[in-house]
Amino acid sequence: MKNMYPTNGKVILHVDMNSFYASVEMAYDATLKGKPLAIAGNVEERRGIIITCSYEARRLGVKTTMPLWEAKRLCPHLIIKKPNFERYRKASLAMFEFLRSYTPVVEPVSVDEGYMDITECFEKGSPIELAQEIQTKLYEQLKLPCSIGIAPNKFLAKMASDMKKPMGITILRKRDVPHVLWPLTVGEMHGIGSKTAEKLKGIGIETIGDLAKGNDVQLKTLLGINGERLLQRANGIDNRSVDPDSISDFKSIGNSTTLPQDTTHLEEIYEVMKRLSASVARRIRRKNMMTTNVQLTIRYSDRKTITRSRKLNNPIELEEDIYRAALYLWKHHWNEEAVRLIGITAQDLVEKGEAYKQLDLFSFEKDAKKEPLMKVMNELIQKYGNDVVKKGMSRSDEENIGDNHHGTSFEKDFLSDLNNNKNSNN
DNA sequence: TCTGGGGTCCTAGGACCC
DNA sequence: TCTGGGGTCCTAGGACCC
Repeated sequence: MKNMYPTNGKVILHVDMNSFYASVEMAYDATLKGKPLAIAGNVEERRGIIITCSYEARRLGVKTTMPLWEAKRLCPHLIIKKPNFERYRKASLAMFEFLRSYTPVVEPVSVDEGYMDITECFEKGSPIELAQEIQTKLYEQLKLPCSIGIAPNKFLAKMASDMKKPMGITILRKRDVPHVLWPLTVGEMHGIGSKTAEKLKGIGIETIGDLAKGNDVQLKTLLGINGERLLQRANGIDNRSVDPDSISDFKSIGNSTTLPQDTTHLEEIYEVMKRLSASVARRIRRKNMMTTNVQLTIRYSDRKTITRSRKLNNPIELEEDIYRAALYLWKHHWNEEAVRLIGITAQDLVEKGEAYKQLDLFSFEKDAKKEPLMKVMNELIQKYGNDVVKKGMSRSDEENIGDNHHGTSFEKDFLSDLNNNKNSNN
């Protein structure tokens, strides 16, 4: 009897949505189906680029990150839409909710891809049957196409899902690695970009096979800890587990924007910084977090980009506080040349409940110019709320679970959106 | 008259402490 | 009388990914 499932080890799926933003738009508006469609940012301005595009557009040579004018030249009939991130977020929630109906061990990697550990799902069918069902149902129910990789670990599953697009299913076993992976160039390997590919070429490594047979000491000197890791991966080894919680612990939240024109005009720059501060503040508060480190990014006309950050004594969350920190960095580090892009990022995020524990009363007192402690405490209460300061607690996390989402499932939410849109479209 | 915006992880140097 | 070694924190930049 042939046994399709491994008797030991894991079975990991990598589910990768095909041209996600374009597919969501097609789900909302069926008339777009089968047409060359591109989602592009800054459509009005000359700096617009393609964020993603349908396979019909790709066949005509349109590619992600291509400047809009170039795409139009290649494909005069290209349909161009501005991104609607609210829609994509809803579709993404619906998609992951569907995946979790198979197993709780689902790890979102980005809005449009994730890993599933289906090792414990044998009773629901063989891995390939499961993958087929997931793919079919995602397409029938949510109208969203995907490719799926099936493998004994994350790296191989990721490489596998990339091999057949759109709507492909690919199995990649350990024993397939030499004849399937090794002939590929190192640049095609997940985790290797142009810089690393160049470095590897310098020591005579061009294919994944070359890398797999590489010298570990040499690779480590060339690439640091990453060298060791890539050597393992090239041999099909990857021990990372699928971690459903990895997405929930955010490390940073930031916003940046390329200005309509490069400028040295301070009023304009300050306006942009205020807008970015407001957006970052809103986003960290929505996650019930505070920040203890603010980073300012400045890109100049020649695209040279600097980042300057500042560790804070106390956690902050208000727009004014973030703006003030960014302004401080701006005043100390701007070289007075014309600016192309401004970004503000909140780093070193802490949960609001935990934030109180990190409040440094001594430095706060210092900040407050040695004012009496009671006054400082009152300020704290004003700033962070009575319950936060007195109990060291914020509103319970449960209150915020599934924000904007009144008891219905994400899937229903997304589908009812699709229907409403249909009615209003025609 | 090219190259957006959102992230993560790693490295390396300097300050500072013991 | 010239000088070790370990550790942490902070900052800046780079590589990579979607």
